[in-house]
Amino acid sequence: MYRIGELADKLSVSTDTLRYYEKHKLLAATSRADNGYRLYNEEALRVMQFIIRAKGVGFSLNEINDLLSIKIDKASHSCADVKSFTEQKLTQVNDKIAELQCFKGSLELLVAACCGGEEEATHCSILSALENVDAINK
Amino acid sequence: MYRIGELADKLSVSTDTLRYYEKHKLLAATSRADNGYRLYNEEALRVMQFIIRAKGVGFSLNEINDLLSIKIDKASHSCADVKSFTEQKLTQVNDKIAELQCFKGSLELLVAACCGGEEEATHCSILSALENVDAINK
DNA sequence: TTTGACCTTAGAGTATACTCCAAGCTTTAT
DNA sequence: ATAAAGCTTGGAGTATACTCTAAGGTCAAA
Repeated sequence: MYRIGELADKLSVSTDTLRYYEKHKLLAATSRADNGYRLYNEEALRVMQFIIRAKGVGFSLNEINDLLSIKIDKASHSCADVKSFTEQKLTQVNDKIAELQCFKGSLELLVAACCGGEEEATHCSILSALENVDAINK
Repeated sequence: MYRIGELADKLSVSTDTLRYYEKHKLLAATSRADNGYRLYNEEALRVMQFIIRAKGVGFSLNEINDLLSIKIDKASHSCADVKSFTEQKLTQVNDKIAELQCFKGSLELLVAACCGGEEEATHCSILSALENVDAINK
């Protein structure tokens, strides 16, 4: 059994993070010692590792909560459910990439059009573009 | 002169957004009517348009605040300053894209490896991967 | 024993960008 | 005149994922 600091160290997370996850129903302590300290068993360690891996591929904590619900009761869910869930996440990620690519394109145009010299920003093409409609929205 | 609702309608933003921007020093009302109502002139409209355009290329409100400081006092800043600022933003965007591409890669692997059938999630390769180290981090 | 590390709780704070609530005054249209 | 829309303020809430604060109990090492 681990105390909270021990588990936190083992996983390179903070004790506050563990308490936060407990508050948000992601991971409960396995039990409490007589003095009120949280105690976590090996299964709790494995759940935390699951959470960390899921975060590592981009799932939010809320999404991870959903995945944990599936994990706990695999018999009630299908492979299709999990795949669909993951595909939705993938779509979100793709959408966000697309948005950022759009920003990137605009920013690159701005940067490319700017002389970047030491003269006053009075005639800065980037500022001008943000001030007027033409240079960006086209 | 516009009242807050008129400016908000003209720009398709909410009155709350305008008050929020005032509170955060992005845009002050030009003046106040005798009844305390905010009044905005054409310059305020142009500043809001600047803000909206800057948001449209990915700058955060804090970053836009910095750009507005430059805009107000162009003589104290160079084209190089603005270009550098924009390049930094571009770098952030690129970094975020890279992170998301990494997530995308992992998620695609997960999705590709999953049979997606109606059988119970008991043997779901996605869940297994999140439960174990091997399938993702390789 | 003393001190410092460890742990508890409740709640507030941070960052970001809004949005909502409550109470009350003003303006507009019927 | 009345009702509804418009506006004010202060402050709290939402979403997301932590992090910090304050007060106080527990444990381990010197």
